[in-house]
Amino acid sequence: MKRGRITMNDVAELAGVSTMTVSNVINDRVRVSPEARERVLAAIRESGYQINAAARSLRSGRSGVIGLAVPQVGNAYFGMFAALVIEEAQRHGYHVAVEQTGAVAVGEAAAVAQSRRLQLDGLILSLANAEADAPGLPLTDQSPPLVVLGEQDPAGRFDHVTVANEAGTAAATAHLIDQGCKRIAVVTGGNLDRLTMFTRRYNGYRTALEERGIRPDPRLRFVVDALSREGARATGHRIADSGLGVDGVVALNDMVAMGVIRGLHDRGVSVPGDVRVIGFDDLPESEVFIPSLSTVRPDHRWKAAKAVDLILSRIDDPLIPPREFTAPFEVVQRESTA
Amino acid sequence: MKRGRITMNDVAELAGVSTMTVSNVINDRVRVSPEARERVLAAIRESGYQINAAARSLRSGRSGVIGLAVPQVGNAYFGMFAALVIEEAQRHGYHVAVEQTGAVAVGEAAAVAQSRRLQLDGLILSLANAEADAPGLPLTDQSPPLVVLGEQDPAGRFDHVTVANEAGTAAATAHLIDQGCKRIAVVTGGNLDRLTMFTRRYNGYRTALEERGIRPDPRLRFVVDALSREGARATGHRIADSGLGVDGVVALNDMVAMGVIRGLHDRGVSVPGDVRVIGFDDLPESEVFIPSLSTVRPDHRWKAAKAVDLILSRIDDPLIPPREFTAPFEVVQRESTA
DNA sequence: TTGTAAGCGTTATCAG
DNA sequence: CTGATAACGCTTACAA
Repeated sequence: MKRGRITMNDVAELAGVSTMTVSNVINDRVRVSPEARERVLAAIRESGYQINAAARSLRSGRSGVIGLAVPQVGNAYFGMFAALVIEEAQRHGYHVAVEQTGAVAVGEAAAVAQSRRLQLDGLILSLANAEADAPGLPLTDQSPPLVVLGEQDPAGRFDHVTVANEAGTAAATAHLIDQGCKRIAVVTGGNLDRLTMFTRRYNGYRTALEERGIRPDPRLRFVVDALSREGARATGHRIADSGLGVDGVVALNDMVAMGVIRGLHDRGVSVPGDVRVIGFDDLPESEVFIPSLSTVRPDHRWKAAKAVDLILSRIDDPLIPPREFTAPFEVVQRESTA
Repeated sequence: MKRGRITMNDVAELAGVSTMTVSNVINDRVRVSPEARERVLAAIRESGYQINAAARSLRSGRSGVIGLAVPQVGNAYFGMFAALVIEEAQRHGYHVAVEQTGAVAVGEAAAVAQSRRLQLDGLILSLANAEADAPGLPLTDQSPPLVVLGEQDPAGRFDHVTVANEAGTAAATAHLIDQGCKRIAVVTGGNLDRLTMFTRRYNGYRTALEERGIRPDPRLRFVVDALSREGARATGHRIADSGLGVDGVVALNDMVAMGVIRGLHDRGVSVPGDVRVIGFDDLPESEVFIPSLSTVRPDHRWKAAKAVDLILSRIDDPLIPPREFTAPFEVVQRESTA
């Protein structure tokens, strides 16, 4: 066994062929004679050769890696989604580099810059910052193809995959009305000035109420301070203590819904007995939660697969005009709205 | 604005210096005169130059990226842990590439091979396969420094960070005994033949019972089939239906504990009224679960920081002998064992 | 302090 | 079908 790094040259020497033949075998590029191919493969096995990704990437301009930038992999939703993207990319022979943006504009910009530095072949970027004065993304003609997830693609300049935020939340709200709820609160996130996921879901709630002839009561809009389980729990307390006679809650997502249920529980308010609650996302834990959580379930795998497909097709042809897709969803009824 | 990729050469030309001066400014290597430095920085800003990571990595042999290989980023525990590692690495100027092993030996081997291909500067590998005939890792003298997490470092050849699986589970079991439980079941994972996390935690349970003079009853050992929430829920059903008079459950982790509680709930068994349940990990969701989950909380951030420190110190000096660390833990009492 | 020259390991190109 | 040659963009080593 040779000491030091084993290169393609070493393999070539071992196999008694030229470096290019080794390269051709590895990349299955041009036709190589069966004998030569066999000798090369044997030499690779024998030497334990591994291709050097840096050299390949430098020369070819391609890395075989696509980036996925999400706010937080520790968040159940994004962790699950990342796993799906990794699977889908793998199916096409690509690796995935996961970045965290922290849901702030500078993080999102950094992910774009990083994608260029690392020679990523594409970037799936989950946009989530709610900053009013967020600067644009630092895109150049060197940036790899971009697929945007989330609500913040105002200009429609990129491929875009989203979920039916308005329709989904409207369906969730309608479901509560069908269950007999009269005083339906909504729990949303911060800033509703910009077109964020929060805004869209809030709009879906309003739309559903209005369609049923219910006048939205602004006092029934609760804003969760910190977008965390504990923040949502505190919101549950505020709902229980509000004296507004709330008998239904539309939560902006499952994590918040569970926090709210917990907060209500802390105050002796039972779900679904006293208040019915519905979420959005259908996290893995939602089915096991007590009470199991009714929710809007977007087809997460569809979304992941579509994002990967869009990236790959744009790698093939960077000039196709931007496309937009919305993942299908269904309302899942469980105990929390029984 | 120049078309095509902007290289260090372009920046040098723009600044009226040599390429090396640009490189020296970027890497803050040798002393550069203030004027030259300023001109270079201006040229970088003006041109939007981004260093090419592939070229740097090819030449220097370093990528500035460390790998983190975990079974599944969609798993709440590993998602949370990945977020911590990314933060800690960032603090030291490193990026993190996340790989998934699927908790199988081939996946773990692939992560090691990949770390070499990608020129990663180090690899944090969470070993979790329970396969009896798992082959060794494909390590060569080209492999980057390795830090192993989990229980499966039989030879003690690598830096190793673990949690106090035995002591933690023993403390959890002792806590149930202190709460008055007499018939304490344990819910563990598959294969107990090898020294896995499952085995260690199971041993901690036995140790605690024996220390308190309780003879372990083999019928009280429940194996969760699929290591999933649904598998754990089914195990809850089996416990409720067993007729063994179980009044306490030590679950191998929080995800399983919550599934078991849900399964007991399905059968009308109340927690903690009829059965007390304790988990392991202290997931973010455990505090909001109803009932809130008592658990063993290892110091996850400590573990992440230690893993990163070990990698970095070994990058500095590959020759230091393997070191082993165990994260501190505490038992957190909540409603599920009240 | 700055610049010149060489080469890291791979692949595109083109000649055999 | 195979091989020689020249880059890809950067940093190491050394010279000025």
